[in-house]
Amino acid sequence: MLKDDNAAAPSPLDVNDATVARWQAIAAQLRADILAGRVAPGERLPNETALAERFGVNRHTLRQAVQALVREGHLNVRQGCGTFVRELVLDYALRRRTRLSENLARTGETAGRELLSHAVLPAGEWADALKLPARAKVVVLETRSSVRGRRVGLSTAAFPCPRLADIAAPVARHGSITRALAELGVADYTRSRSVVSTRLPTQAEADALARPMSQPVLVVQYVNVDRAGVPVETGSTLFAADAVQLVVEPDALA
Amino acid sequence: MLKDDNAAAPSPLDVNDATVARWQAIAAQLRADILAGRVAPGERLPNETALAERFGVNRHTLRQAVQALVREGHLNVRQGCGTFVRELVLDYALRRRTRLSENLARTGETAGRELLSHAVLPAGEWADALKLPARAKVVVLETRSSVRGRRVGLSTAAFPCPRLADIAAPVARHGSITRALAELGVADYTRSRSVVSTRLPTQAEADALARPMSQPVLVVQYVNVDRAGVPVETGSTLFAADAVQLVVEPDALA
DNA sequence: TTAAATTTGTGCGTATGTATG
DNA sequence: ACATACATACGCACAAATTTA
Repeated sequence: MLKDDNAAAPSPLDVNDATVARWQAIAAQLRADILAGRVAPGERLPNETALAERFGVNRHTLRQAVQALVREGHLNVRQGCGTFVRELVLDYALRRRTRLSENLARTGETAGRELLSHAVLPAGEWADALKLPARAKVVVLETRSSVRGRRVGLSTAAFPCPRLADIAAPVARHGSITRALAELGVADYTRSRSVVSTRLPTQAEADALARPMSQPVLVVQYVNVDRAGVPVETGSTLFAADAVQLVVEPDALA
Repeated sequence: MLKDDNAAAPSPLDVNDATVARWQAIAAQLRADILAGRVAPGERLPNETALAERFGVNRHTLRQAVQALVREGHLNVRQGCGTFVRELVLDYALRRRTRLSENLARTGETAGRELLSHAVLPAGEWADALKLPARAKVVVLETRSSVRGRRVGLSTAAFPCPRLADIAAPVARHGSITRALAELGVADYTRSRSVVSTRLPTQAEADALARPMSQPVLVVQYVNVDRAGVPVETGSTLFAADAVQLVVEPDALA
């Protein structure tokens, strides 16, 4: 094993851990940098020679790490041009049946939904959209959606309380609103309205999305209703604008 | 029931109507004041304590009303700073028939469209959307839309050249794309696709919209097709996000 | 249009460590 | 102990693609 002359490396990962191959450690570090947003999507990495030198390995070794990340979908390599952090542009279709998982399935991606917090609160600002009396109760969930390990969405969703009081658990279990609603008897639901705006995120929001505060987010405020037209969910989702764009097309005739 | 000591209020709504929550009645009155221009856009409201006293309610009740208006986009609240009337909120509906003028007519506003520049260029980046060969020609118009004297939108639109080569003049004359197209034989057209994203504007764009560079804009890339499904226009519109929000609802069944 | 510079892709040879039989 | 096979790693050289001047 070579002497470590690369002790100043900023990553917490040890590039010279003997239990894994060096190219694997390098891949892990580059992957962590990408997922944490330390290198921006679309950004070009230093060339292979420079990267190999920085990690203190031969260019072949570095290339193995890069190839692994290409296979994982994190990097794009163009001969003669450079190595780029792959842009993650999800086309999020706003239509009657708006589902995160369906939107991603179309692109061959898989989504994860993480429950950050839940609480029971007075309907307050959500009462109108849910057609509830102002002092009814709602369950409010904060969730974060990730694709390919990248945080892409941050949602605050409110559900009417007597009917869907127990939604937090199934959401946490399935990582899916659709499946959680199905478990509580809402077999199907449709998007009745979406309102799109944009603004700069707060510090907390930027942190939660692993994005800089200077990058604007898309804000989608929405209402979902069941087959009978009764509101079952309202809320707003913040989308990282470098990862998601919204697509609006006329619904296919059913 | 409290005696109404606020009889001078111009609103027709009774703040003490028992059929709705008090905060809803207060929200309705504030909304009416804003829509009627009795409080100017950008103006700061009295602080919450003063407002609560004026309506004869607890500050918590008043805050519910304010929150509702924030959610509707009529107010902006900045902690430690005050509550402000939002500059202008246009609900711009994205649907099959997407027309600037129709969108504004719904809100009682009237739009103006200003032709900033026009040129004949190779189809290039617009070729795909217009289904043209790459070296066909297109007419590219830069236009600016204003409402109530406020600049709200900045568009770059491309039209296929043999068919719509002379579109610049009627656009300048009518201040309307719809009427210009009609004059050239395109009696009707529909929006086949809209893609929504956001970013910070360039200096030139910010200047053209009379907005600071720090305020993000909504970017809508679109394709319009005639009744036969042939593309007649593609382009992108930048909306000042403090003035416009996009609304997506299922099209009414025709 | 051409040419130079930059960057990734590929091939060869060599060497080391590990698992297998 | 030895031979074999495989994965890993280093060094050099040149080919191919792309960008830039």
